[in-house]
Amino acid sequence: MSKKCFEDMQNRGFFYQITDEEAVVKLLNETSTSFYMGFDPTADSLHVGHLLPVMAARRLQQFGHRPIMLVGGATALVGDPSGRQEARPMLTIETVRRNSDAIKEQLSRFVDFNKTTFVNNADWFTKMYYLDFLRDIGPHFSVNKMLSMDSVKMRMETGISFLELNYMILQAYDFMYLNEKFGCEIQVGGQDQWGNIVTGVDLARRVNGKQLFGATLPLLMDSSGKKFGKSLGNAVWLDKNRTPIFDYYQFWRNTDDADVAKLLFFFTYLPTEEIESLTKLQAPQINRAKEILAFEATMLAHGFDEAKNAFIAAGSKFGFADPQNTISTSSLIKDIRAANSTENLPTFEITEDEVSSEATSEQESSSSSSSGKWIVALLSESGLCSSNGEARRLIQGGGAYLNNNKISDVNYQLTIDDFSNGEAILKAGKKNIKRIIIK
RNA sequence: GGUGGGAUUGCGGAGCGGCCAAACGCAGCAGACUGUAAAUCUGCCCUCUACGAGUUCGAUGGUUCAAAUCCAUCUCCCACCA
Repeated sequence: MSKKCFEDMQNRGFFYQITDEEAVVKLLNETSTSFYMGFDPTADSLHVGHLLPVMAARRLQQFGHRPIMLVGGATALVGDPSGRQEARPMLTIETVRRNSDAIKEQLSRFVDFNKTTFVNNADWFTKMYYLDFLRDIGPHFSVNKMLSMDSVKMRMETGISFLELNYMILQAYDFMYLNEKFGCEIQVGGQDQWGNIVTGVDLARRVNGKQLFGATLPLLMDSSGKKFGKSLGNAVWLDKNRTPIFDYYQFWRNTDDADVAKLLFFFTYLPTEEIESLTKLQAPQINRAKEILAFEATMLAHGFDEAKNAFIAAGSKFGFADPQNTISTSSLIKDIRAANSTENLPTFEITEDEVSSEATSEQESSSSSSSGKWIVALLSESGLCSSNGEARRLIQGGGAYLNNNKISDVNYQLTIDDFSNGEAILKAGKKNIKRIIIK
């Protein structure tokens, strides 16, 4: 790391707002400090929308600062009103506890575990006495001021409950507490966290006379102005059970040309110069930049082997952007030989008697059609379509393929004859693939 | 507290007794064109073992052969007046 920490992160686009730039620059460039960011366990997995703060944490850690990763086991029970039109659904204590463990596990894959402090704010808030907290902390908050904050103002029309109004107080307390206990000096969060962060800075100054700092990260949007991180209308999760690794890779691989540079800066640590030259590539060669982005992002979340598998599987299906390795890169992707293989495509298993042409519908199965597996059912069961109706429409619209042949008959029954070497390839559109194998 | 206006399929927004599963735009999906991109054009877009059937238009009851459309009550919003 030859470059200065602040400049590096600034160049990559990480900072949106900073409380006291001069002081923060000094802290980041000249000292080794500790910073915190919080994740509320509202689900049992993070999704790519959470990834930017995670990347910031990684980067800061690489520059020698100590991350304090906070899981909001207490705050998730309250629900952050920031940037929301409506109150979040209330989660049960049990759910939050389970989610907390899962989130912590995921976070620990992204940072250097041994040089990170993990905390859960449930650990201190659940022991708190209400009256003590009210008397110690309450006097430092002006309701007038709280009501004037954007996050609250936005909710004056639709309504905000006392519960939610307390969220920022809890978060502010967290910051102060982490400072007292671990010497945490900087809080980093998403753009919508600005108000909460500043509130914490104020609190620490009033109570302890301590000067703390905050930085927010930009809100990621794709070039068409939509919120980043959705694919097929669903969030892209880091948990491979929610989002298969192949799909995760494909999410990155299908980035708009216009967004590649930005995403490479955020989600890979290739040197600035390399990113600049990669994204200057013309015409189809820009696809190499997308492969690198997808590979790096997948490697980060799921490890080298899985990233390699996804790369090979996707490349086998759609072609490799640079099979001869002519474009220079420092990414480990350069060591992988681009060779075709169907092995790592997302797979769906069916049993032998579902497709056996003799034995199936012995007696009662009233469907007069021949035996085998109804193609519409297979499309929906394998997850390629969300309902039979959708599968039916897909076929009628000419978007379904079996072994690369367009399926034209809605009533088609899949039989053993459709398999070669025990596998059949089913596609919904060009990009969504399942390899069907017999168990 | 008073008076008006409104709640329609993911969002926005038509419809105001039968021709309404409901115009149109956006988002989404698929096809063509491409570079697994963007833009453009075309089709689909409530559910279902589907040339048919079943559930929708804030909620509940009612009037009609027939209601998203009319009436009553309720819930929630918005506007103006106090």
